[in-house]
Amino acid sequence: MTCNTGVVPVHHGTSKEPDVSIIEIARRAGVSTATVSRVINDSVVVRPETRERVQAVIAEMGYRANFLGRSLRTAQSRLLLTMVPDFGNPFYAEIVRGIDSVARAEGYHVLLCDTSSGMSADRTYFELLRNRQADGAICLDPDTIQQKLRSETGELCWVACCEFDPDGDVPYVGIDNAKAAFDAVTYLASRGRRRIALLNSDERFLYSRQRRQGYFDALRAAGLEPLTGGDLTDHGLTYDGGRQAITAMWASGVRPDAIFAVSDTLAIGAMHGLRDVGLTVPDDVAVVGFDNIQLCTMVQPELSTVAQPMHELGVTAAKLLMQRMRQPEAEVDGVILGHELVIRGST
Amino acid sequence: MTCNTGVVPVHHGTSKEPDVSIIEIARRAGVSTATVSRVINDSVVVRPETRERVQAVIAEMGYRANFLGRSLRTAQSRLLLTMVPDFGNPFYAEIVRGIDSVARAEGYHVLLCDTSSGMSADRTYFELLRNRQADGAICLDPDTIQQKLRSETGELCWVACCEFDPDGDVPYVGIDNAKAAFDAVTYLASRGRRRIALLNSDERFLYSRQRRQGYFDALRAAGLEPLTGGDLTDHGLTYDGGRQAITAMWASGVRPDAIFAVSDTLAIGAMHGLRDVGLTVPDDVAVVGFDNIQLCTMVQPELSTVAQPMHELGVTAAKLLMQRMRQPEAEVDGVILGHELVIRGST
DNA sequence: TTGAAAGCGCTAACAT
DNA sequence: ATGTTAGCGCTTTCAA
Repeated sequence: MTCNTGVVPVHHGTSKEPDVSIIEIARRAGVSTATVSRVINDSVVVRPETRERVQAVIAEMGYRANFLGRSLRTAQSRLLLTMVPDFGNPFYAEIVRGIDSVARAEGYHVLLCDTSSGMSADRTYFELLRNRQADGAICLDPDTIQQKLRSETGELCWVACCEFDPDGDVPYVGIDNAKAAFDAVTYLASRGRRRIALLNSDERFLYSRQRRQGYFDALRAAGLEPLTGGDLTDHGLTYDGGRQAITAMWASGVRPDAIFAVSDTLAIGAMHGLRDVGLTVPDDVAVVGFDNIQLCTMVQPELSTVAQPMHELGVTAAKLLMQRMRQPEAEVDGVILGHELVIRGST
Repeated sequence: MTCNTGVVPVHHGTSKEPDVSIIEIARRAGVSTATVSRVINDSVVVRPETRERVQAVIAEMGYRANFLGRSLRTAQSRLLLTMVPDFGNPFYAEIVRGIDSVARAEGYHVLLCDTSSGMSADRTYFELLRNRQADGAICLDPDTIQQKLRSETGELCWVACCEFDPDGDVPYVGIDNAKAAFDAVTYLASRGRRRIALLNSDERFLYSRQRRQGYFDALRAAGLEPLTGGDLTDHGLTYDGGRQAITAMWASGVRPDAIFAVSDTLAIGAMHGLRDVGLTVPDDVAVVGFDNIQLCTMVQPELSTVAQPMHELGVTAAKLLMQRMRQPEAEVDGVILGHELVIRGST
């Protein structure tokens, strides 16, 4: 049942209003461009009458300062680059919102780059920084990419968010991934689960390796053996990836009684996969996710998960970057935010 | 179980490499800035030896043309503004990917603006256009905002995507919303459903009104009465909104045997709400969503829906905008893409 | 308090 | 094929 694709003509009006520049405003107000500049930046004190006169002309002409001119002069674009691996993932979307709120409050706009969509998009977008088309960047991309940035960008301003190397020299904000994973797996063990599988994502991500470490640490602490074949890695963070991972796991004869997934999307996919093979959550298999996206409470049973303070991660990253841009030479602290294990019906 | 928030010191290296400009390159290569410009734009023919010499210096110095200077001169930023109501919604995320792919291929970058996040964000971001900090825009925002744009933006370049007024003078791409809704509801009726409720979103959106129209048309065509109290409007497109709408519906005694939701997110929330009140999908109540996001196949039962060609919507919007920017005076056709009713387990 | 003038980095006539 | 030169629109000394 497909509707035909069609084309419908649209008439388009032609209102050619020439861009007025600061010169024109100055002329009409009978002042110099310098004075107009002072007015629009309300920097130095301008005589009230003069100010009003200028403002009147500005209003009348509908004048807007051309950012390009200003940017060139002041050598800043007031644009912030944000590189996310995949903004289809609700987790990243919420972080970006946090970034955006701070940026806007500080008079910046956010240039968003989905680096998942294509090869070497990172390079392309990093050019923006070198070009000074963006004043700074927040990078949520995998460590492999961050390493390139580190080596290529000299004095360019950027900070890492969620994905970071604690021992590197780039300011960062994130959570203690190893500890968080440890907490989740320890909980599963405490509930009597013995064969706990790990559903991991792309190990180009440091967080992925960190969480795996936490997983193994927790197993050891609980006196459990790692499940042979129970350490599955999906290439991404898709629902379908989680689902197929489960299918594969069962096909290969591995039979966990619990699954710890490094993302809610993977976990939700896994729950579906478990249903496919006729198992019940949590009776047959318990599932714990990671992130605490809204969807967690929309699946049946509701998904237990490690909550990350998504919004605050974004907010903090943006603040860190601001700080860094204001004082490039200053030493910047890395920030570790708290996580929380949220228990719902899936465990 | 919360991990403490902590602060970790990070040392930050200081590599102060002064921004080299085109002048410095010219000097070192023993040519004029014009020649350097020619080389980096490989515009006019430059003598191979000269070119090589210049390129050598460029490479050696790690020089990058400053976009700001170029933008000011050429009066274009090669930035595209994309205004989305909510990029937490996977539907929009996929569209943005489509836009991004075209933009990148054409040498543009996408400036993304989530207009849901704050009041009057639209104004703020529209400044970017007036400032010429962006060369054009794609707007997915509600008609109410688009109207403001129409009245305020004179000759600025923008196109509408998904949300559009077929009778307006702004180029657009979208689907036939009324027809799509009609198809979905007609299908439900054909399956013997008699009390079909509408779960609608914010009616500031034209598409929302268009789909409601299609819903009513289909009911009439099927000889069905609109369900009193069965036309629910959620403020947004959240999962929880859909869920609560159902709770409210049942609380008020309305008992549909089918639900048509204008978005998959609402529909998925609704399915959860139905479970809350002890009903089975599709036996007690059939559910149809809209968009066909990936999640549709991750819920139980899988969600029937009206599929929109998300990626192609984004691609087409970007192409439309390109066309518009190249020939601002040309008449641009509105484009209607096809939709498709996808039947799964929820009906 | 205001104006004159230099110049941010680049491109594009125009000249050679 | 290359250089000279004049700005793009703005901010910011420096002088008045």
